[in-house]
Amino acid sequence: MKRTKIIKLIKSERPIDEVLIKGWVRTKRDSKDFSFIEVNDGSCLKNMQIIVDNTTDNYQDIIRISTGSAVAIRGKLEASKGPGQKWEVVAERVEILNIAPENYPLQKKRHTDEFLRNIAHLRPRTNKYGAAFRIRSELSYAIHNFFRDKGFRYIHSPIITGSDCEGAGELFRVTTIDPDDPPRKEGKIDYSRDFFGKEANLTVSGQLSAEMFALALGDVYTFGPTFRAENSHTRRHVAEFWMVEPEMAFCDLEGNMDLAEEMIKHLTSFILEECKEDIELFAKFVDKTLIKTLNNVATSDFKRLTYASALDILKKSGKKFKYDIDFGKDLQTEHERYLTEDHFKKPLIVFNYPKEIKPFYMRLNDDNQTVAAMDVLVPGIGEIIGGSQREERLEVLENRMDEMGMPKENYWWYLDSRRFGSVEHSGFGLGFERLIMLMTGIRNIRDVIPFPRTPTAIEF
RNA sequence: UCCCCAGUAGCUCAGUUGGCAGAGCAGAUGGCUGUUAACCAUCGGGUCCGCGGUUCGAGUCCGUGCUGGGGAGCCA
Repeated sequence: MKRTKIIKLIKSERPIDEVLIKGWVRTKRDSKDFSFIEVNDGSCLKNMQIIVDNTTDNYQDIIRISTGSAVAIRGKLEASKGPGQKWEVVAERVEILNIAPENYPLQKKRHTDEFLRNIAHLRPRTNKYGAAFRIRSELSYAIHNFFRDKGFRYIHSPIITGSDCEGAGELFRVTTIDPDDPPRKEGKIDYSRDFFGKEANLTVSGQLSAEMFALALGDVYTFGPTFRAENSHTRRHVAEFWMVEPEMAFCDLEGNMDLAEEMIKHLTSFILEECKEDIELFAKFVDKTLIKTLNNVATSDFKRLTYASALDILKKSGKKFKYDIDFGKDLQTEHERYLTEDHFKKPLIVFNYPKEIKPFYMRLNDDNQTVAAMDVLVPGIGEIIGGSQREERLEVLENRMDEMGMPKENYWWYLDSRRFGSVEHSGFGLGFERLIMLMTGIRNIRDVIPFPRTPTAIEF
């Protein structure tokens, strides 16, 4: 007999004579004549209540079942005689697949996130983390679907790169050189004898690859892991995270902002609609204002303002900030939070930043001062998207690279795209984990990724 | 890299002015006719993060190290 998943049984319209469920015991309550066992199989948040009579075959073993044990139960699906659940399974046979001993770390009560991070291999068995990772999976599906519906093609950009593109943070070196005995040339390590014949690193962005494909297939996106070797200790940073990077040919900054806004709204509505039960758990235990926040994101128009007018608002706010605000300085976390959480109280898009604080590939505006960059800021998270219209004019791009002292020869192929049929194009990067934080109200990025990588932490 | 906070039973935490190490949950044993983090009774359970110091006496005060968390910077 094949097992039925609990999510399916809960939705059942009528009793079923014989069902087989398999899962893990969340809790057991014994009376003199019978026991209640709550079984969860991960298919949904809810447990199935099993009722076992003391006349059942191996009842002496059954009453020894502990939280965390694995069981297979055959029985009847019947309307529950108690309140609290529609259906329950009246067991005919309880097979104990594996007993979890008394040192099973998860208990039928609340644990701290810090404790659960230390047992990251077991935490998906809790309600909160099970829900978080179901939502992560649904969101990922919704992203592919969103782009597919709009005619975007999915590009698998490389994980290992040979170019220190964009200078977006510190890089992780990829090498097969023996660290105890590296080949040397004139005292220095000779990377020409490394695996790729030159220095290689883990990618910090798929953007440059995506640009090449946008200039061939039109609208494309990447969705994959990204690596930053920054020694960051905040609740918003991890060393390995996933990023969604759409790139569109024949698209200016406004079209770029339109897509970013449409995408976030679409994904928010999708989650509100498709993950109701899991979202309600977060609304109840993690962030009481979550539903309100998500409705706000899904329905309100994102405020769009230039960097210059953002500065005006900050200066006129009368609020004391730790860091000064001046044209040419980047917005600090405190400034971003004030704008999105206090002033506008909704998502906003800040665009046209000073060129000095942005990378070389962003398109120079006619004022010669600013570039066509845009950041999407959301309450509680801060920056969730960073993007720009790309510089498509070869000469301007080369000047920018010279100004910043970049070795153009390493980017010959990137510059080629501006030599041959260059067109205006735009794109952005969306931090997938930050999106999940927004959707769930979870405040620490380490709790929305299965096995987080942070400085000095790679146990799992 | 810088700044701040924390570390006490398997887990969550209390521990007063420096004076015998505590509770709830979990576990074990027994009870209970429908429970919902079930309930009731009994029992077992400690390197008070490590090292050094002050003191008659340190979980408590001081120094130092480690680990975790938060914030800044970097950014997604």
